Amino acid sequence: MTMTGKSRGSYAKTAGRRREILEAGIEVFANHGFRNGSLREIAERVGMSQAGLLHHFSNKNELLAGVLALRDERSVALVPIDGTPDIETIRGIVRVAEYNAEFAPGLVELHCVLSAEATAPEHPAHQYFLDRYTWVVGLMVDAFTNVQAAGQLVDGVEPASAARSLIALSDGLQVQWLLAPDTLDMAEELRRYLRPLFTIDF
Amino acid sequence: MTMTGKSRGSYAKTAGRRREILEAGIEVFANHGFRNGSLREIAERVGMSQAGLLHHFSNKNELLAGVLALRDERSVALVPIDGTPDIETIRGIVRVAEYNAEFAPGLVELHCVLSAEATAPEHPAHQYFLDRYTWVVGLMVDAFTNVQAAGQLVDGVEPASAARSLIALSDGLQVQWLLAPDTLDMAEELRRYLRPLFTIDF
DNA sequence: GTCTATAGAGGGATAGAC
DNA sequence: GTCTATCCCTCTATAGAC
Repeated sequence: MTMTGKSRGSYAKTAGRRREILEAGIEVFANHGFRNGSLREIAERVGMSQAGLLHHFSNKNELLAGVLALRDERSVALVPIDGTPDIETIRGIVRVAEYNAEFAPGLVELHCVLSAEATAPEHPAHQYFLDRYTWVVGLMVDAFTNVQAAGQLVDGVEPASAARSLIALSDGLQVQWLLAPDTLDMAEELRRYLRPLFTIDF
Repeated sequence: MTMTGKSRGSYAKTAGRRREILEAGIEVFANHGFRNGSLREIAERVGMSQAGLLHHFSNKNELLAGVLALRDERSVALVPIDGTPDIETIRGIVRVAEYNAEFAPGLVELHCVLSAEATAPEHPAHQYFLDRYTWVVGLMVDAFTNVQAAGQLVDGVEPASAARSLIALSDGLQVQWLLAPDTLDMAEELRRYLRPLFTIDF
């Protein structure tokens, strides 16, 4: 530890401030989208000026990148990504839905609003979402394929289709849940979709 | 027919102009969302000034209402809504997916972007989407229920869940399709979801 | 029915003081 | 590290000429 007390103190403070800004960014971008969410509103939520915020992130796009990175960090924690993808990996998707509905509705809103906005090719998060869907669908394809190899997949179920549809279902349920949270249980609907696909208990 | 030639002529012209504006509105709101899509861009596309456009729609929200009404008019044509909802009604959803992918990608984009944006309670289209989901999910619940009464639904399938998930799946597939259209066939994935639910051919 | 001009609000980013 | 002040841009909506 060669840092001076002074610089260590200010680094910690800065890292904490960055984190606060990112948290506020998640909320604001979730509410208004990226293009319509303003730096001023984010700054207000952490009690600083818009110019002050831009000391931590040099522009709006950079802040978006930070927000997306933080969001990834959290979501991925509930899906096992080390080792061979299998039925536990698929259960991970259900776990994320369960967790998000209960503890992180802001992340649901953020994903829903930004993924739609970012279908436009010139959107700053377009490539991010392309990569993300490639990754997560690919992960699920591997999981279903391995489940099939273990003889635990019902005949006629295509790993590629099941994977894609599981992710699509998860996304689509989010819209209806955000519109009327009390009328539906996302995790339960996902389980209902998945149960008939396996020869073993899910 | 008591109209003069003159007024008839100008009415027709106005109606045509309104329609052109709505078409352009679909494109622009699809690309940029409602809050971020500008009247100027819409006006430019039909070759008029922004102030000229506001002669036909007195403000931006009114234009949005017109756009949503036009969109409804088109989508509903492919789903039979008169008579008792049944398996044909469910086939209607697949038909819409098929039609939209081929002939109306703009409507897919519009739905995707606006429905996400409108999950915010203060969004001008919030109530519209609440009503729309209530209606379309309800229609599908009725359809599945009647299929069940006819003994054509596989045991254990819940009409309410199947209905909700069918709509969710359709919405979620749209996001992935907009991001990478060549990698997936929305109608085919819907059929793959539906086929195992019925005791008869789908 | 369409235009130009403009009011009035709000956005992102920069300069410079402290 | 944070602020105020400011620049310059874009937006919706209105006023008034043609």
